[in-house]
Amino acid sequence: MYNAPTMKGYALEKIRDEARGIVVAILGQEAAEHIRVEFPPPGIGADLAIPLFPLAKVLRRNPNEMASEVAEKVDPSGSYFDQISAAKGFVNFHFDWTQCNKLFFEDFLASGDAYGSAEIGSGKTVVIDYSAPNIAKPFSVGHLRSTVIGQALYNILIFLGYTVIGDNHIGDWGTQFGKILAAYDRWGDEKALEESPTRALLDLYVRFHEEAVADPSLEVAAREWFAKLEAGDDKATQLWSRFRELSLREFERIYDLLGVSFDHTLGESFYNERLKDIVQRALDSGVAEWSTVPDKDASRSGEKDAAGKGGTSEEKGNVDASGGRDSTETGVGDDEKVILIPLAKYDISAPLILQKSDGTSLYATRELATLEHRVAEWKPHEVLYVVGAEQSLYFTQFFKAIELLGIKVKCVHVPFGMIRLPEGRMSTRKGRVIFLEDLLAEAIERAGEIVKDRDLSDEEKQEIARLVGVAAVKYADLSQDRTKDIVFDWKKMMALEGNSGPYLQYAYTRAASIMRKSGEDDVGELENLDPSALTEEEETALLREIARFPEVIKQAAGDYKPNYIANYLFSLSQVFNRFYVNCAVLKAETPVLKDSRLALVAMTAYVLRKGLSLLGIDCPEKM
RNA sequence: GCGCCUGUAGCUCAGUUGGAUAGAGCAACGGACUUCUAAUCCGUAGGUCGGGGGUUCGAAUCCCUCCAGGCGCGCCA
Repeated sequence: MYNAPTMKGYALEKIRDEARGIVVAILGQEAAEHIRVEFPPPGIGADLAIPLFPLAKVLRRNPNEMASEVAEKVDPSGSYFDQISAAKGFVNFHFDWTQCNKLFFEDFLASGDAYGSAEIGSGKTVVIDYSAPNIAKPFSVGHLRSTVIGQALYNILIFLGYTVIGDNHIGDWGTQFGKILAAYDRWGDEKALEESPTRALLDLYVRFHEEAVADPSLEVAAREWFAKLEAGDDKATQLWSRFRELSLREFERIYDLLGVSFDHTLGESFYNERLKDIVQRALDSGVAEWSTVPDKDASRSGEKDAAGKGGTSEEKGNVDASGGRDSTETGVGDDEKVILIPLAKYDISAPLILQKSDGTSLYATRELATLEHRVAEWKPHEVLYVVGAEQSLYFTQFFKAIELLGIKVKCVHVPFGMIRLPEGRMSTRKGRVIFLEDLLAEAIERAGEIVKDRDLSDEEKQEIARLVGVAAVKYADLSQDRTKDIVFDWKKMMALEGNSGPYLQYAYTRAASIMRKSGEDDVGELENLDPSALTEEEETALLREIARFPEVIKQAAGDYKPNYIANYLFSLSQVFNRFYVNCAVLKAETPVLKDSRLALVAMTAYVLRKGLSLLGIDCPEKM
């Protein structure tokens, strides 16, 4: 052996260590910190590669020469490689498949149902804040991202040994509920509320904004209602609590359909009683201060300029959230005072406001209370906020604020782009919105169309349609880089072929079907298993993919990007489908080949099922 | 106006953290089911990686600049 490879870790890691060790042994210890083992592009005809350019610079030697030196001096016998060659400054390693196969198989057999897992998170707790819908608004596709990305991260981190706490921070407090209470007080319709709670509440919310344009007294009433709510007024509390109940019941239905669950569902309201104390302490410590409201006209004209310059979109400055900020918020006199944390000296343009001039709280106030509670209750090493990218500035403010307040915990904003419609941003207020439940129903129906001719019971068909439809929707989201916006496209969200959730599920059912028909359920028991028999291109390609699984999971966790896993599983499925078409398993030419391929199929099935489960996607056994 | 993000095939997107010849899916065209499930597979075609400059052995990836789009910018969440 060239050096002592780390005994821990998966096969691929050991093989990489050996490749590195070989180069270090020949080129000297100095090489150790200047080389990295990479996957060469297909077509090179190698399995691993080490570029020598960085080392060449340090040693002032020609990389081609060094590569040749390694290729000449090395004796690959007894290593995991049967061929080590030099090419254009790279050292290329070709797996000795009789050796590596064995290693990959042993790896899998030894770890059993834990293949791919790790202990890197053991002893560490992570709190994930995800989904967090607002009650009184129907669940739109806009809420899909936080929900599925958060759930995937939750699963991934648990698999890596972390203790994970999922907290659905329901938006059930704030000025908007003042608006809904005021609206219900005037136009409330008991029947509509019973029939479809969140849609009825949405109607009230929309109507409120329509009428508030002509009638500013509505805004005043809304502020008063929220102040009453925050003060614990009976009538306000009773109504609010009813709205909350009804909405949560609807959300539950969607979470069931999606297969999503939480350890805690503590809404913003849960922290109501701690708010005064937080603000007081922030004042006492000198971090927060009283302040007057700056000149509104200046900022507003600036905004209009910006909107005017943008030109093309008339919707700008006029939609959803931003619409609430202008003109009609006249319930408070300009000379009144707010409590805020100034952040200008930290190069953050806006301060963080903790208390409005009417004495009520804001989002940030409740977030502070929430974080304090989480720290006290769960002692996390890390808190992840799976929240839209449009709140980036808010989170830089918020994180600076908690640092100033002396709350010591690592907080990370895990942002994602928004789902837009081709004609622009979604707006619940304008009714330009797609409800998640409608999308899921449609996707399930389409999946049902395909499965209806199968020779299966009606119940099986229904269950398959549900699993496939939901997978299509989830995968459409999870397979994309979360930081980018998604232009909503019915066709893509419900895709059942190509790069889609159902494609992966289908690959799994093919594997599962072979296993079922083989009658074998324990790969370790296969009598004629001989990994070295697997030398066909389709077979080794499949092994290569399977061997990558553990590190893909780690990368996904490191960047909080579930799409790494999605893309990997797609690639694995493609390779498996090629194998499936070209290599007969149950009718393989020899018993050795049959058992060996069977083991390969079992490994593939495991990785597909496990990988999909990390994404929060369930697999049917047949489809 | 200032700040953050994005720009890759007709469309929708990947791209192993700066590596070798930039990859998929959809759409188009041509092929493969008496076969372990054709929700599949094989093939053809499709590219100035937004434009320009720079950094170096090497750039879709890093820096600058311009263009285009998205998001945000003191009492919404």
